[in-house]
Amino acid sequence: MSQNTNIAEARWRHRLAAATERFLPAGTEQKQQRSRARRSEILKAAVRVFARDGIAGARIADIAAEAGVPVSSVYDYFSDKESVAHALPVDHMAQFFAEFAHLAESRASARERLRLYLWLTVDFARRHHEWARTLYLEIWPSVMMEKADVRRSLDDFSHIMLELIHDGERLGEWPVDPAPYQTATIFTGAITQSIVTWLLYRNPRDIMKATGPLADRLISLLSPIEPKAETDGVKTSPRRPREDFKLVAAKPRAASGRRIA
Amino acid sequence: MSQNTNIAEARWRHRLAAATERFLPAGTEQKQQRSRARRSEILKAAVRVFARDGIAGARIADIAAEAGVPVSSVYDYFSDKESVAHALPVDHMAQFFAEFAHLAESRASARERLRLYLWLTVDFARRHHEWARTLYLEIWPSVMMEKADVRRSLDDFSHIMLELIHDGERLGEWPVDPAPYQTATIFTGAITQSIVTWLLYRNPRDIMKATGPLADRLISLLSPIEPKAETDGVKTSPRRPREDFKLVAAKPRAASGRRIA
DNA sequence: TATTAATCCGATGTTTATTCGGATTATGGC
DNA sequence: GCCATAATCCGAATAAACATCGGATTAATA
Repeated sequence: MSQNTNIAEARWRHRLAAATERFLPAGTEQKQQRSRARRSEILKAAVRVFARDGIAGARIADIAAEAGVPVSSVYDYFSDKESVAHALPVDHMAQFFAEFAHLAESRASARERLRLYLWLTVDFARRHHEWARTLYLEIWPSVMMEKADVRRSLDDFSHIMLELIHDGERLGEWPVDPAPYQTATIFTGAITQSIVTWLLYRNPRDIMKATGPLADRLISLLSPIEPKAETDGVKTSPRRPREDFKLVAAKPRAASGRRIA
Repeated sequence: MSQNTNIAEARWRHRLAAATERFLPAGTEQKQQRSRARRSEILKAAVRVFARDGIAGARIADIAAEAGVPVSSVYDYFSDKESVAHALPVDHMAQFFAEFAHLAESRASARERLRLYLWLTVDFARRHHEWARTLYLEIWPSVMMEKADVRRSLDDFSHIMLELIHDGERLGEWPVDPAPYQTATIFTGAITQSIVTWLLYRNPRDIMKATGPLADRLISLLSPIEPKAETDGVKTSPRRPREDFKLVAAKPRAASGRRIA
């Protein structure tokens, strides 16, 4: 049992560690110090401009002006406008995962950790709303997701959610979910929809007040009240029926991708 | 009871009729016949090109070529690329609502109608995947939704869902939902997420096989198994507690919207 | 068939992304 | 502290796409 617990925890912790680390040293190592600062300035400016005008409507000239650098300098750090956009999701994702890893330490049960995960996703979007606007309204879901680098960074989000669900199964906090991908789809979809509605309409005004109940209701899907069929203390079968539903497939098609504008 | 039923049905039917009709004669009346055909050709070409390259990546020249008209003719029908994109969601939405209205006739219960609504949303996206790709991956959710015309057309979708939930309450098929907006958020989010995953990764391969169970599971959220507290045949109170969660707010902010590209 | 309005489209202007090449600044060895 | 070298910076030129204009063509009406 204790052994089982450790294995279960190791899984999501491992995923989380891998995800956190993957985003940090992403070929960003410049030889000189000023470069890192400059790249960071451009990225910060881009978040603001993208949030205001959208990726399509944003002009490199505006980003450069906002960052206080000449236009051509932007091209010293990014190959084109699209790659500036690509850098954004990756940028804050590591921070999100790090925050979760830290806060999850103080949660004793899988239920609390899963609740935290859902809750923190919304809270993080609220606290970084300019970044969230670009991520949720422009990048995910979008054809941009077909770019491998962007996609991997967001797949981690779903995979960690799946591990958290499995975690609770192993700890016996809820029965084995016969359709975990379906569950992850519902969770991810509901949370995303909630964030998007808030980003677009600022509704509900205080989104965090609505997030707790939403998370609780979603998690309640994991503990279906069974029709009284329990025999003594025998757990339901841990066997999982085949489910025709996977979170991601493996073959991204090549986008024609001529111009980016 | 019969009276009650009629009122309940009238509500969603009314919404549906309004939504279906709104999209049809949208200032599209050209004086000459060939114009309607041409506009339609351009729109059809645009769906294909947008689906292939994305709105940002699509070139007016490609759309024009695909439609077999000179570039400048595109501008005789649409003010710019953005307005071509705007015309798309509206274009198929009426057809979707009409299909639902037709099929809903043969469904006797609110549960079946709600289930149909969720199911048909996915099926319609599957059958019109090029259009769906543009709608779900580019327009909704996106900053474009802040354009009033696009937004109204998609708000109808959520409102009809809400009416279908109320319908079941009035017919006594499930208890009064204490948080209907939350429910609509979960439903819409889960269905959308499911469609998006399919559009991006073609996963699950046969999405309709997964859609039935998904719809059933979502609808199960409407009938929480109550803790045995029922006294004889007395229904739960039809009073709805205040919920800090509305589907949409009323003030779209002005987007700076310089260029569209 | 003549008149008028709607529609078509080649040529042109305008905006924006992107590249180029040399000037400027930092780094490390002496 | 000074030089050699590499990294970084940026003004100016190029290229690509959007968008407009105005006359030629076609349809609708009497």
